[in-house]
Amino acid sequence: MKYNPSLIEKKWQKKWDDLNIFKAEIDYKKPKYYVLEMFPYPSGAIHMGHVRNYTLGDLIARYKKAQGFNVLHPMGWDAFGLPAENAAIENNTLPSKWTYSNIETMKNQLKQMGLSYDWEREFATCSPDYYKFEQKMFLDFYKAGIAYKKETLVNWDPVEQTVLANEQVVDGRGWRSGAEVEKKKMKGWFLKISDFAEDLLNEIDNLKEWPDRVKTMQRNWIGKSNGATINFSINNSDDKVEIYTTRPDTIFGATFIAISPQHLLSLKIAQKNNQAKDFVKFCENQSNKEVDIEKADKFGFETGLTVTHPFKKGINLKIYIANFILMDYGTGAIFGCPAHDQRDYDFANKYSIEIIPVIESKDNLPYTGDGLHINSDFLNGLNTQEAINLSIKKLKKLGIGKETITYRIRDWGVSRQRYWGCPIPIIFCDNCGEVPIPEAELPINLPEDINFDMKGNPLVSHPTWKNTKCPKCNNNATRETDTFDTFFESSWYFARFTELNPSKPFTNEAFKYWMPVDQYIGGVEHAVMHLLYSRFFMRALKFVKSIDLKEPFNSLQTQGMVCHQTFKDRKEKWLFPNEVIKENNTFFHVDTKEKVIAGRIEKMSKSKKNVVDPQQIIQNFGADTARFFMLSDSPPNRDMEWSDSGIEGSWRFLNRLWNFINNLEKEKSHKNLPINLSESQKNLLATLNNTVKEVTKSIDDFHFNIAVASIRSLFNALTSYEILNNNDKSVVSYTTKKLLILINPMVPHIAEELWEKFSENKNMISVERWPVINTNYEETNKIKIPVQVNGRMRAIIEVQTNLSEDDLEKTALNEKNVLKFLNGTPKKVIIIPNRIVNFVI
RNA sequence: GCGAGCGUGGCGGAAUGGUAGACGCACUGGACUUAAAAUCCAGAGUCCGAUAAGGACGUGGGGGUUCAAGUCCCCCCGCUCGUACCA
Repeated sequence: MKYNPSLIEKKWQKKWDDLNIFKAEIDYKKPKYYVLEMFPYPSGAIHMGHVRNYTLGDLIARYKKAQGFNVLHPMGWDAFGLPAENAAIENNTLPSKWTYSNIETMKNQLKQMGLSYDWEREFATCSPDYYKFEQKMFLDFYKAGIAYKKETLVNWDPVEQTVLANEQVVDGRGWRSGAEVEKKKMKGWFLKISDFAEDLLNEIDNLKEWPDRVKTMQRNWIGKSNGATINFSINNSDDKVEIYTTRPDTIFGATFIAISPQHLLSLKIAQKNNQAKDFVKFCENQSNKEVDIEKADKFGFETGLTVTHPFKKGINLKIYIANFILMDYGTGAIFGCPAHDQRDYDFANKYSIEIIPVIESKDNLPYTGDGLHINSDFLNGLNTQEAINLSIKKLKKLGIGKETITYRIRDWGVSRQRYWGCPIPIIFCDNCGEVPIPEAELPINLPEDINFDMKGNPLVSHPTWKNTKCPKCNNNATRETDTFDTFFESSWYFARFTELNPSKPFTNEAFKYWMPVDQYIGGVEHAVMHLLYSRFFMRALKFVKSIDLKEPFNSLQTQGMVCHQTFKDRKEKWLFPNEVIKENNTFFHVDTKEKVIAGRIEKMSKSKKNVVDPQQIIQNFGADTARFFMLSDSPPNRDMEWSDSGIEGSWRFLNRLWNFINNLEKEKSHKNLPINLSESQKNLLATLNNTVKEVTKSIDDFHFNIAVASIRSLFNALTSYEILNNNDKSVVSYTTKKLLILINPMVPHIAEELWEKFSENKNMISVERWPVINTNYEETNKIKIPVQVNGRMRAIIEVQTNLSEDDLEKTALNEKNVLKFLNGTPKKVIIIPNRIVNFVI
């Protein structure tokens, strides 16, 4: 009988469904394990990135189940977002219709992969049943003072009359309209993540099972810095300007003051001075992306105002408005010390500002390192830290400065001027101002009768939706038309999965039992924002006494991207991989037979057409082959390259496994291991034991490719084993069954089918227990040890384990090749028992 | 620009500071076949050597620490992710 994946995969998917074996229920008798993969945005169809992510998660879920854990493994849909509105505009449909139809397609595709989800817990975040809870949360935050409104600058498309996301601004123009993007001041809702910055930073140390690189990125994102604020009085004015610096020690090198275009002082100046006004306007209309700001040419506007240097009598510093000073960081104003800061240096050179070195160095300016201070009066001769301390002390004494801690992290702007998101439950009343909607009136649902023909946000142009009565005074009032950032939904969805109750976001019992997520898996692109917002959200919920947990994710693993070679034809048009055929290392177009230009291997993306459709792969090879290749190729945290030959290799392996066991089946029913084992039987069991150890360890370490390699080795040992008698049969049959259990989390359908054929056990393999390491079958007690001369390998000796240093040396000195290179007595002998012998001459 | 990561045969990748290249893919030779595919067996980093023994070189480039460096340190190059309204 031939291996027919489509047949057996459907069969087992149905069985798992019918018996509901992946349903998760609270069971205090078992340790719980919550495995979660980042839920997808329903963009239309699953892609290889999803296949990879969900295969990794499924392996863990099935593995932990086999180890006796009570596993929760849910799936849902991150269903609000911009693409649904774009699709609505392009295809003249509704965002909800488009989204739910995508969900249906993608759910079908996920089902075909044989993933062990508890589908009863599925939800889409765009459903009022989900987002109604967010409205309550937001009101709690609002009442607790964590949510507030403030003015920001947004990208405004004057043609579409709509706010654009950064992504929708291409080279300063709207992506659809092509109109030059303007900046518009708008009020929006913010959450005070900055209040929690210190705790978010400190607790990173306790995230023991997070990758270091993610923790480093979060630390840097929060960006705590110790510095000082200094108040400068403006000459001939009552105004002051407060600056922030991390280097108060360089105060004697200060030669100018720079303030942000959004600084109050800038705005004040702009009111009176048209040139200043133009400059501020010019700065505002620049991109507000961090990359662009940092890379942009530096411009300044000389305000004509000056301040006096606090320690240099009679020295005045000019105040500039500068485009590279961010209002959101520190105080929105700095003193410029060009000798010791790159940006200040560039700025000073451009505007011919004096450059005074105050730290001794042989390097070229600007020098940003440590050193002894010069030209600095009372700071002379001190190093940086000493000078920082003393300068702050002196500033305090003068009453114009103090040490100040600042954070780079900014409050989270959650307002979006969009339709397809969760409505923000606030009402604006002429009499009462902003009024939170009473909880009894929740949820505020999105209207379905909208159209995108009108410009801007359909909630604004909707004829009736925003009109309402004020809950306080009952006068006519209007609703908030902004909706939440979609990070809002993904900041707590993992908690919602623990709960089946439709009337509560989560309950004490279920939340306490299942949370935190034991293993979270997703793309590294979420290393900072999504994960930090989620960590913040837990704290915010704790702050309003909704839950009692700070850290949502105990262990985190991030996966790399799925890549594929790119192809172009002679007209520079991108080609799909299945339009290309390879012959003698040259690529040709399948139809035209023209030569094809093979480009770089890049992340799979629709725009470059270097995509392989998972659906096609599942149809051609089955889900198990796709899963097996995903796991065998690269370690999860690295990028992987999808290759046709790789998938075929996996296909062949599963076929070999299938054929091997089908042939064995004829001679089955050798249940028990023989009491006395032959040498070769012992060896096979030792290999098995070693494989169990290695597979277990590499799954725990998230090195699934090594687990696969190890299983392949065991399979090689199994197929090359010569069966001479019934005892051999028993040992082979025993080993085969263990192999099936080991491979089951990777390729569950074929494992179930072969288990059913081969094992006398009536249970499904999905409920079998993971093999235990049996120390009776340890590997032989002989080991090979390399012998080096001057660190270069010259021989390998095979010796008993734990041989003494003396005996090791003697054995090593019996080697001809060692003696040849030794040529006399060595100066020194380094022996690490069971590891290495090295003669130094 | 800034922050983080990655770089090992023809390819994907293995390797607690201790035998570099496990396990695969592709390739080559052989068996089976009328033939092909599939399957099975064998070989294989590069160069010198005889197809052996053995040796030299070799983990992006340059330098350093060490008895010993893919691994640790410094500098450089290339690529990837993030950069706050894409998700």
